[in-house]
Amino acid sequence: MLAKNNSQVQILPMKTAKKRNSDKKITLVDVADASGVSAITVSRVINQPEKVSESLRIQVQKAIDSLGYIPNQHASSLASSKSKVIGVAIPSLSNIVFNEVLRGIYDVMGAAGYKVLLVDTHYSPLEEEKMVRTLLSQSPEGLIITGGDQTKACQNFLHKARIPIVQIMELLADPIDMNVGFAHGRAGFDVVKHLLGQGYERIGFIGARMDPRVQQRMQGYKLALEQAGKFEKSYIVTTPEPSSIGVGGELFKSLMASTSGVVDAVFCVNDDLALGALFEAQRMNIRVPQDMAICGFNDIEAAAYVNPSLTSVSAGRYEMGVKASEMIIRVLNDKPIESKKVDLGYEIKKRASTSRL
Amino acid sequence: MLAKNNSQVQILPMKTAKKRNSDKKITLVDVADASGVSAITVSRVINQPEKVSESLRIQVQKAIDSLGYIPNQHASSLASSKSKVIGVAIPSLSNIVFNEVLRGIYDVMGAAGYKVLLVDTHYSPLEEEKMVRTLLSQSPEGLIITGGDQTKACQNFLHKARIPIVQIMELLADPIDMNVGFAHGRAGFDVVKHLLGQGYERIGFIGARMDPRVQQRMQGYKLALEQAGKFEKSYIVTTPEPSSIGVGGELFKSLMASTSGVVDAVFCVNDDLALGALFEAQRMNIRVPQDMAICGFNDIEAAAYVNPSLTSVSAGRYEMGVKASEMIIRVLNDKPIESKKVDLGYEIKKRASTSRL
DNA sequence: TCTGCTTATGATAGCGCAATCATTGTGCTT
DNA sequence: AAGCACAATGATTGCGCTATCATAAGCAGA
Repeated sequence: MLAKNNSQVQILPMKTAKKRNSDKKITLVDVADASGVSAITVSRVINQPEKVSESLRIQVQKAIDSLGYIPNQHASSLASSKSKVIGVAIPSLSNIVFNEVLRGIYDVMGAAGYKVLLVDTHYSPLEEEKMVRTLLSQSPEGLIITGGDQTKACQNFLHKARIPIVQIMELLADPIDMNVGFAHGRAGFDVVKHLLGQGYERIGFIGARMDPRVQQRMQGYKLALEQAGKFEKSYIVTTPEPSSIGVGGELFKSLMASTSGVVDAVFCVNDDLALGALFEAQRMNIRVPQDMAICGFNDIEAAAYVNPSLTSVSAGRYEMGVKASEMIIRVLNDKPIESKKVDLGYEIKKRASTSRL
Repeated sequence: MLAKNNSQVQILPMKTAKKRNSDKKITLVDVADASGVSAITVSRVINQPEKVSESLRIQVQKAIDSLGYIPNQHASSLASSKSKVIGVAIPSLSNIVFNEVLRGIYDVMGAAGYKVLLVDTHYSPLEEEKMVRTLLSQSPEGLIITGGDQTKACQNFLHKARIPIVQIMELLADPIDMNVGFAHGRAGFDVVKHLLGQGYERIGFIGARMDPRVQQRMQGYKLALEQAGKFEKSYIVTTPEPSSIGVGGELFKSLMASTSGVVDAVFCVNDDLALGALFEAQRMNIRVPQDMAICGFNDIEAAAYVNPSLTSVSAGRYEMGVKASEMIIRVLNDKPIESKKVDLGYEIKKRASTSRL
C-alpha cells in the first residue's frame, strides 16, 4: 500500500497486469464502454436481443462474456418494476407433502423464467404475516400461499398488493384471489365410508399437528361416523406435535391402550402417522388388515410398497403446484383463466391395509 | 418546521377523502409526507430506529402502519448494496435428503434476517451454472451450493463474486471457499466392513442417480471388498434414474435374477432404494436379515421404524445446513471461523436388517 | 459568553438499470 | 429527387431508497 499519493492515477506495479483489476463490480456501463456502444444497447442485447443488429449483438455479447458481466436484478427491477420473482409461502419445509407441490411450482415457474422466493410460516398465521411482508418487499409478480388462515393485516397487504395470488391446498369459501385445492372434509368422509364398506365397525382417528386441513379431515370422519351411528369420541387421538412415523406409532399404542383394543380400524391424517401405526401394529402382533385396518393420507410412495400396502388418499400435489403456477402465469400474460377456483379432487387408493373382504 | 409553505400545507381536495387513493404504491416519501418528516428519517425508523427520537419514531411508525407501507427491497438493495439474500442451490427438490439440510438453512438464516433464494439444479452442472448466474444477479450476500461439480465458467463467477460461499454435502479437496460435509467414500467403505463383520460374504450394491456422492460411496464399497478379496463386479446394479422405493425394488429383483440369488447382502446408496429392496425381499420371501442383509444410507425416519429396522448411515443433514449458514453469517459479521473445511462425520446405525449375529 | 462536542434531523446525490423519446440511417414509394 | 416509413441506436431521466455530508439544537466546561 505504498504509493497511496492521492487516489486514482497511481501506476500499477507491473505492466503485465493486463487482467482487469477484477475488484469492482462490472456494470452495464462497463460492458458498454468495452464494446463501444451505449448502455441501453447492452440492455437491449440482454432483454430484447431481436431489437439489436446481429453484428452489434455479437460484439456486445463478447464483451459480456469476457468481462463476466452479471446484471444487477435490483437495479433492473427498480427501473422496470418487473422482478421476475414469485413468492411462495408454505407452512413447513419438513412436511414432504409440500415437496411435491414445490416441485410443480419450480418446474413451471423455472421454465417461465421466474425465480421462486420460498418462505416457511411454521403453521403460524403471525409468522405468515411477517413472511408475507418479506415477500411483498421483494415486489413479487405473483404469490402462492397455503390455506386461508391469514391474519386480518395479512389479508390487507395481500389485497393491496394487486398481484395474482393463489391460495393452495384446501378449497376456500372466500379466497383472496385464486384458489386451487381439494375438499379435505369430503375426503375424510369418504375414507370412513370406505372403511365401513369393508366391514370395519369401530373406527379410530389419529391426528397430529392439527392444522386447518387436518381439522377438516377430522370433521369429515366425524360426520360419516355420526351418520352411521358409530361415532365414539374416545376413538380419537390427536397431538399438536408435528406428525412423524414415531408419533404415529405412539398414538396408535395409546389408542389401543385407551380403548382396550376394541378399535378395528384407524384413519390416520397422513401417511407418516399411518406407517407408524402399521409398523407398531406389526410389533404388537396385530394383523393388518384382518384385525385392524389402517388408512393414511397423501399417498406417499411408500404407501404402495410397504407390506401390506397402505390405503391412502391421493391428491395430485404436484399438479396443484403446476396448476397454481400456470394460473399466475396466465394472469400475468393477460390470458383468461377458466375459473378462479379449481377443485383438483382426490382419489382413495384402496390397498391391502383396509381390505378385509 | 413551519415555513415550508411551498409543498406541505396544501389542503386536500376533499376533506372527506381521508382514505388514500390506495392505487399507487406507497413509498418512503409518502410516509414521510404523511408524518411530516423527511424521507431519510423514515428510512432510519425502519433500519436504525435507535437513531431517531422516540416521539418521532412513534409518529412515523403510525404513518407506516396506517398507510400499510412496505419497503421496496430492490431500491434498498440498490442503494445500500445489501440484499439480505442468501442463495442456495440444491440438485433436487424431490430428494428428501435436502429437506433436512434446507430446514437447517432456513432456521438459521431466517433467525438472522436473511431471505433464502432457492434454486434446483437438477443434478446438472450446466443447469447449475445458469442457476448460479440467476442467484448472483440477485446480489446475494452469501451462497450455499451442493458439491464440487461446477463448470469452469461457474467457478469463475463464484470466485469473482467475493462473497462467502459454502459447498455442502461432500468433502472437497479444493473448495471454492468454505466446505461442510462428510466423507461418502469412507462411509461406503465402513458399511461393507460392517457387513463383512456380520458374516455376509457376497455383498451386492444398488445405486440410482449416480451423482458424485453416490459414486464416492460406490468407490468405498469397491475398495473394501477388494481389500477383502471379495469384490465381484456383477454384484453391482445401478441406474441413472432418480432413486425411489419403486426403483429400489426393481433393482433388487434384477440383482437377484442376474446373480441367481447368491448375493447375501446389499448396500443401497440411499434409504429409498433400501426400503424398496426390503419390501421386495419380503414379497419374494427372502428373510431379512437371516438370508439377506440390507443397508441403506441417510437414515431417514422410516429406517428406524420399519420391520425389520433398517441399518443406515446417519449424517447430520440438518446440522450441515445449520453449520453452513452459521459460517456464512460469521464471515458476514467479520467474525473468525474455526476452519474453512468442516467434516461433520457420519455414523452407521446398526439395526436389525444387517444383524445376523 | 464562547468553544467544542454530541445528538437529532435534513438535503443532496447516486446506486444500476430500463422507459421514453429523440436521432440517425436505410430503403422504398411516388 | 423528395417524401416517408421503419429499423437501429443513443441521450436523458427517474425508479425508491440509503450513504454521505451538512445543519441545527442542546449542553458541558471554561
